[in-house]
Amino acid sequence: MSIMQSLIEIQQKLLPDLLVVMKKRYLILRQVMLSDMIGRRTLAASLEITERVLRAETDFLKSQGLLQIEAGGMRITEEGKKLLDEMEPLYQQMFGLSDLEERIRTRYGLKQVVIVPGDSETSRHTKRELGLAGCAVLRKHMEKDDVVAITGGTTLAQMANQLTTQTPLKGNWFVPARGGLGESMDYQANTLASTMAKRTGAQYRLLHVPDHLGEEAYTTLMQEPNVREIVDVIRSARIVVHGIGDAMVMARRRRLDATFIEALQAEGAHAEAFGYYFDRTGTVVHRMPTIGLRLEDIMATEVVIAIAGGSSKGEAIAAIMQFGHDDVLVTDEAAALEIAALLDREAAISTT
Amino acid sequence: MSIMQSLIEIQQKLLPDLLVVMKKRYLILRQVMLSDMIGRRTLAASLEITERVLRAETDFLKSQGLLQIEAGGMRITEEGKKLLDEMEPLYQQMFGLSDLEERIRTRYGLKQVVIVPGDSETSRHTKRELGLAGCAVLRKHMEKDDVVAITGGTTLAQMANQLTTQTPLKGNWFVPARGGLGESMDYQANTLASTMAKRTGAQYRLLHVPDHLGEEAYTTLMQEPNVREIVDVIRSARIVVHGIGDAMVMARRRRLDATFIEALQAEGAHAEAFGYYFDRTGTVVHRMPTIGLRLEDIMATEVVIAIAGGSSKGEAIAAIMQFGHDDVLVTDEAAALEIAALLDREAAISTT
DNA sequence: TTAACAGGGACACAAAGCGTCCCGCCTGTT
DNA sequence: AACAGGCGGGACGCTTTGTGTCCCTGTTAA
Repeated sequence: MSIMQSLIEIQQKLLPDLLVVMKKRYLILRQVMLSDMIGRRTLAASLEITERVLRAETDFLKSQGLLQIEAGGMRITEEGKKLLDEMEPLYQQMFGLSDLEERIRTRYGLKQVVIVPGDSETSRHTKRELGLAGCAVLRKHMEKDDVVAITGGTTLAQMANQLTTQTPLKGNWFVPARGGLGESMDYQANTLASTMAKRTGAQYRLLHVPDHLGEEAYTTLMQEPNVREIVDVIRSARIVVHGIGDAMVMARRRRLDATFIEALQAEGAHAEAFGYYFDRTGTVVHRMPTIGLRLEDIMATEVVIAIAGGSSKGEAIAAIMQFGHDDVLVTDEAAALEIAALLDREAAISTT
Repeated sequence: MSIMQSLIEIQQKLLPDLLVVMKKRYLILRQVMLSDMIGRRTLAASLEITERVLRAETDFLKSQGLLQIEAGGMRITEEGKKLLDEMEPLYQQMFGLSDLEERIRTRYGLKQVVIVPGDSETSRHTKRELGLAGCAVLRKHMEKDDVVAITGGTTLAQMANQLTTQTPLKGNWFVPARGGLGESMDYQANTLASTMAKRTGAQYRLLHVPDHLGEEAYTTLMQEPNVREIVDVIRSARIVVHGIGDAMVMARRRRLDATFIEALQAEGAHAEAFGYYFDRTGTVVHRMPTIGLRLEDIMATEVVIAIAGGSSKGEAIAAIMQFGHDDVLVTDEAAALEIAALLDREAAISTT
């Protein structure tokens, strides 16, 4: 990695607040240049900041000799132009990801998007960072006595194995979002719920039933008081953390039978999340009774956090975001770029 | 110049206190690491900052996962260690100069030291930067209706030719600190005073008399009302900006006669500033009546700004700083390193 | 000539920053 | 087992800074 990359990364760790200011000033300067000559109020409106804070910034930029203020408005100085030129190639490195975050966030109406640099499919380090970012987001949302429902998967596992806390979360509960899914033990929701709980000093409950059930088995099991009890806890979760998978990959991993997979494919299943299959538009293509979290529970959940990365996951993530009930997306650069490409295509279509 | 230097320069244009904050946080983190585990108050004392601001910083560093806070105090996290490691090789490049500034500042009891990177003897660009830095310092100190006395020399000339202002300084006066010194016209104090005044929309007065005079000529001239008048203005200067020269070089440039130069050499003259010659310890080795600013005027001046650079000037600068009546020193890296070497020698001697 | 819009001044109010002290708790020592 | 010292965190009063919102006067272009 280049020296400069690492300097920027250090700065992002050590002074993220200042970089925000820097971006603001850069954008103001840029806008002034593009506008040739512009007044304070007009500029404030176009940048969507109030007159007063813009004024503070332009006063500053003036004092730095980057723009000059005349009777007819302000314009950029030679020095300011030079700075913009020099900074342009650096902009992407410094703020590229945060721009991407903002773009994805607004498109899908999310509360927050976090993008870690890299591709978690090809880099173990990125995968780890993805997990850490997920932990940070979860920690931020957890409150006293919360119930957190989580799904399985490698990304969630990565997260579980790195989750830490400063103070033990005695009153919190971790529960699996759904039952057993025939996956490897390490990535089972049950396993991860217990791992997370142990690592944070929280409590956990397990759901010892298979996820996909016939109608009859479903009703029978639901009458079991101890099953019923844990299911009620799960469905009351205030926070859900889930991974996102490619529909076909997930179906195969779960060893669903061939006819079912074919049916899914025929229906255009594209993405999988919390046990449901979605097509490109975010519509559920197949629903079945489940002991665990149902769609209606997800919709009612206060905080839904999606975490998934890797360039091949881009489309699947976009599909789930279309579904529209997530609040936070944690992903990596590779997937985010894929998503952005999809947005570009959307935009191209809508203008033709 | 390295890529990184230029990035930092850009950033500093947009965010002048970026490095200050960065350094502060770096030093806190570093101190925490060195102390293994340390409490807030102890740390605040050792870093010489108040408890409250340290607390704000440690809260921040904690939120960034760079240090953790426990009952027994705080300690650095793995991530924090990693950041320190990554940052260490960059430290010199980022803060080397400001450390140097601080060292020189405290040694000579100055209010401010500014060091520009490079060597102004070998690089025109550095010389230009030196001038610009001088301009910035002067601008900062200028107030309404100030009288600014300046000397001659190439460095001052560089400064004069770059001095700019945002708003015309109508009430300010630029005056030469001393009379004509037989130098080239371009570097005469008179010339520079008028240049500065013209460039900033200020006023100026000139002193059309030779600097070195016999007793008789001195008394005669001082009785001339128009001379007397401008001399009074000069001696009332609130700000003095002066260069610093090597004693022998200056003496030759001024075409002083050989016996006088020999006398100076015998007395150990080492440095020259505002027309006086100083030995290594900052003692004036030769004084003569002058029409312009006298030593006692300098001592009484509110703001005395010295500006000089180049590795060969190091010792001369140190000598003038020993004199002890400067408030601000503007120099370059080459000279500063020479000065630092002298300080090292001082320290070595005082410990033996 | 006028209408629109420019920058700068002003001001009240909110928010942030800061120094300082205290308290209950943990820890290491006696 | 008791204790003392030092810890983090809470609190509070004060100052400084930031901010939204006007208004005023000058410039400009229609």
